[in-house]
Amino acid sequence: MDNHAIVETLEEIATLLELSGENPFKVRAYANGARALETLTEDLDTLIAQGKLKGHQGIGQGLADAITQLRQEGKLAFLEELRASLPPGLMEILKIPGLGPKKVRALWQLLEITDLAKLTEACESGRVAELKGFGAKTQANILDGIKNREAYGRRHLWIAVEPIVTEVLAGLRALPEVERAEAAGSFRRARETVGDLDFLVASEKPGPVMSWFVAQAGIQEVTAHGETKSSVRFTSGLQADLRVVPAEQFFFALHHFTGSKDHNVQMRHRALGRGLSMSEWGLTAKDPSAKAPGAKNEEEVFKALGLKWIPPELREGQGEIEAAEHNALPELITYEDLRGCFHNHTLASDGRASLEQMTAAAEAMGWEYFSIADHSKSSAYANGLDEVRLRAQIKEIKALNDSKLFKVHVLTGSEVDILKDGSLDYDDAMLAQLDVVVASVHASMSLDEDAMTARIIRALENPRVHILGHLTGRLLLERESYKVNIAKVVDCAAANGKCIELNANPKRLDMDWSHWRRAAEKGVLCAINPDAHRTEQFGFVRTGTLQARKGWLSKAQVLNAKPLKELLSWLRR
DNA sequence: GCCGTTTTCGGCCCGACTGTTTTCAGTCG
Ligand SMILES: Nc1nc2c(ncn2[C@H]2C[C@H](O)[C@@H](COP(=O)(O)OP(=O)(O)OP(=O)(O)O)O2)c(=O)[nH]1
Ligand SMILES: [Mg+2]
Ligand SMILES: [Mg+2]
Ligand SMILES: [Zn+2]
Repeated sequence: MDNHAIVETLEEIATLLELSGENPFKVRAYANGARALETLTEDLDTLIAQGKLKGHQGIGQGLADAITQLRQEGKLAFLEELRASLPPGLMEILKIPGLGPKKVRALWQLLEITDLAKLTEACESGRVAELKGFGAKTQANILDGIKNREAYGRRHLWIAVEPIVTEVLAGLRALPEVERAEAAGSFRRARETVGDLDFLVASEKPGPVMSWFVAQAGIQEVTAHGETKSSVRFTSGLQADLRVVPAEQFFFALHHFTGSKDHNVQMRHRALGRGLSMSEWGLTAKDPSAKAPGAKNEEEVFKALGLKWIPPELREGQGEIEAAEHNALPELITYEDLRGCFHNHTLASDGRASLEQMTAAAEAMGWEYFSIADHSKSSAYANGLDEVRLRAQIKEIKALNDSKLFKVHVLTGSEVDILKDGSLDYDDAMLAQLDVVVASVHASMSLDEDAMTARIIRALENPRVHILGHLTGRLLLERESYKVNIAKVVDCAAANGKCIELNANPKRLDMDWSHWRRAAEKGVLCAINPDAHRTEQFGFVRTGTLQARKGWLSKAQVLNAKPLKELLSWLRR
């Protein structure tokens, strides 16, 4: 089993245990184990061989054994038993909003409901409403949840919700009762996709603020409307939460509502160790005679627990609290640090703008340089360039630079295809004429993990290659990553002094943030590349930079933050 | 099942909201 499959299996075990009424802490141990494994960036086989699996936070002897067995044999005896003891359809029922393990179990045991079809039937015949703890409303909500389960479960691209966030914030801030309003949750942490929008407001009068919120245009349904919290669902299916708190509690609430959940749990654990209890309302001392600290800004929330302020992008519960404790947080890259970018297309392949138009746009971005990387000949679907056309483009770029029409320096290059066997689509003599060589996989994406890893490593070992393009081939919410051992590719990049791309196309955003901390520690450089096919797509690097920040990257670790002179000497070394 | 500058046993984050209930369990965030 590969990593991803093992993560899913551990999650399945957690769910099955939950459904069978197991100790909730044991359930959580499996769920935590899945998270721990998901965030391991080391190669799993290496960890198993070295006996280093146990010892990672959340992985003890039991989980280490289970993971090892899943990796090596692909099955677990107790999981088979667990699966056999529960109808598989319960997993789908559990996904309906409002139905948790207790209710699903009751439906199963009392009404013999084992799948969505039977559940629908029972609701329509009114039998569900008769159960203890259920009622007419619950029954109607279940039917609604079944009908809309696609829409309710969908996530959304960060970039797609950004304009909506801006609009809602502007609306909130325009209300006279609102003292402050911020977006929190996964949006503030800059996750590449968000499950919902989370807004926080400081106000002494929650009533009118929430009334405005639930009456916005485009709202299909109000799913909660309490004293401090409301939830709505827009017709698009996007959901949004609003929490209103008094100004004194704003920064504790902002911290809470920003999350992540794992980060919050770790912070609360830390508070407990210091004799304090932490919630969205602040810190309270367990000893009532002791004074509980307040907070005038977010820095003071962290300070109260002996920590430096942690940028929201890092709050994923992956070591940021430990780093903040030791004053070892990185100085994160900013958009302003960027001096250019690589990997841009023109009319010559599948871009929509000419070389001159792209150059003018790059100049307008205030950049010192940028590089062209049109497709190579095997990508015929994208009008990839053969050697003759590529040589002509090189000449064209030299002429453009010589003309001094623009101040921005145009670098020649290619996004050369990594062919099925790991060879490249141009020979070394051709590649040697280019300033910047980006190598990417565009075809034969269904190789098995070993073959794909070997293929990419072979390409990366070519001394002419500077940057590895969109490493996983994923298209967020559309297409899974192809199978590849990222840890091994990163190690190869480190050993060969290569740069890996952080493709800033909002649907790609790979190599993804979770791998960058380890990669950069090993010395791999990052290129935040727009993969622009139109002039306005240079702007992608802004969100790409947020992902680089999530990956703990600082200016020195980003190739396109280097001044041109340094860049050229790195490219030509 | 995990874990230990309180602990190797006995804890495990903590609060809002709904729908059901007649005082709160379950679910969610
Ligand atoms: N302490 C604590 N905080 C939580 C818990 N669940 C959620 N939160 C906080 C942290 C979250 O970032 C915030 C908003 O919850 P969401 O469910 O919207 O999660 P988030 O926005 O992080 O991810 P999303 O993209 O919406 O799935 O509320 C929890 O179980 N405990
Ligand atoms: Mg959210
Ligand atoms: Mg939310
Ligand atoms: Zn590409």
